[in-house]
Amino acid sequence: MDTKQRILDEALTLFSQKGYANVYVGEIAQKVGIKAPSLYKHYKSKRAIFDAIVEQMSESFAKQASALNINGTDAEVDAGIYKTMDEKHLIELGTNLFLYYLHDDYTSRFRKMLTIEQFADKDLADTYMSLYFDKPIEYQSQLLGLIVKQGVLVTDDVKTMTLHFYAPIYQLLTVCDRDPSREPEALKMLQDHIRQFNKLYGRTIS
Amino acid sequence: MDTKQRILDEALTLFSQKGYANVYVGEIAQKVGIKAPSLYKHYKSKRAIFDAIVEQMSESFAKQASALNINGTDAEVDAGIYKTMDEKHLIELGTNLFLYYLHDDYTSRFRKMLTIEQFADKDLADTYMSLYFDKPIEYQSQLLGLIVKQGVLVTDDVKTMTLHFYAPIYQLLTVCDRDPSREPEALKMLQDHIRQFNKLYGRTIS
DNA sequence: CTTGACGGCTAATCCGAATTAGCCTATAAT
DNA sequence: ATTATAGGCTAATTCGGATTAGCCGTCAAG
Repeated sequence: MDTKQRILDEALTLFSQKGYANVYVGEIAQKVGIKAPSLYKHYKSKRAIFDAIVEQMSESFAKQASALNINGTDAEVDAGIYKTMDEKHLIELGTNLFLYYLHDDYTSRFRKMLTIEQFADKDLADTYMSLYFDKPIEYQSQLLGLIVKQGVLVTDDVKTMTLHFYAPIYQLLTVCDRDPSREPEALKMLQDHIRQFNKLYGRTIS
Repeated sequence: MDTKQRILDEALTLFSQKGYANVYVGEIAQKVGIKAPSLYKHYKSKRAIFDAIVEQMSESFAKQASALNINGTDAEVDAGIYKTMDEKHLIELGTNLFLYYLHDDYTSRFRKMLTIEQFADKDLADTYMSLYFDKPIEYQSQLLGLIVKQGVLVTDDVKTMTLHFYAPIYQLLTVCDRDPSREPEALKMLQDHIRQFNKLYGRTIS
């Protein structure tokens, strides 16, 4: 990774831990292994570093999203998968999703940074909501909708069902973001959540 | 309200909008109607203002909590209320809770401030989680537990059920915090949520 | 081989925001 | 009546952190 990229990387780490205003450019430089003024050979200001992070992340998310949309069509083909979706599979799916979001270096640092900075900047707030509320709800709604079509889960309100699935997962995620030592507890709660979700919406009930 | 208190009040407003680091003492002073140096007749530093806010809020929450605990016992007496708890009542209860949290001046500003500042300070993170995760879950768990005892709702896992009730509400709250214009949409989703929650856990199903 | 861009460094500079100094008025207590 | 205190003001002061200036070595292209 070249210096220019490493600056973004270290800066993202620091911003996510302490917030933009509490990070000194000298600190970023030190982590990269250079002196503060040298940063300016790569970015014209501290703010430019922040903006570059946001832009790069947005690109990366957009790429991911369009990849998902491409699969969106053959998701219908893949829907067969969900015909056999039992509780164990559902838990596995949810846990993996959760752990990915929690531990994936980029997404987790970016999420924390946005959490801190969103209130300073309306654009960031919009980005935050899109990434962590609207898009996930929409995507998972599609997915769960398929499973409902398969008759594995039953509801007449897929959107609310999706909220029921996603909101607890996201909340547990924020718990771990704030206090990583609570991860085991959160994982336990996550699994209980999915188990109960499955029971509540499962074919057998209604 | 005397000047000393007004400083806390205006500072809280500003901190909740822009975050501690982005607020200048002169700004606080201006809102109060005095000049920046005069602030120092009341608090010895900017940080001291912040700390005073946190302390006062913590006290206020503690008071509220102990009041709830006192009622905790006669909650069992009041449990009769929940025998007749139907969907309409449940929605009303949830909506009121939601609107209170959303609009109550102090709690909403404080919540936003904590959201921003929690990562800079472990103590704040703990405060945040206690106030917006552990305590609400615990309290609502008690409440829902009573309703389960009455046989109005049915589950063998009250804690997860509480998460199912609370997490969506909290998530919708954060949506409105970030973008007040989405309040109507959020209220609609809130009501759908409670309706569906009631259907899922209601006596009639199992 | 020499030149220019790249990326690093040290030593200023700049600047803004927190804080302090020191003064003034009003009011309340002795 | 005097005086102390509270609480306000203007004018410094301080200070730390972002940024700029200007220098230097390296290395690839001509």
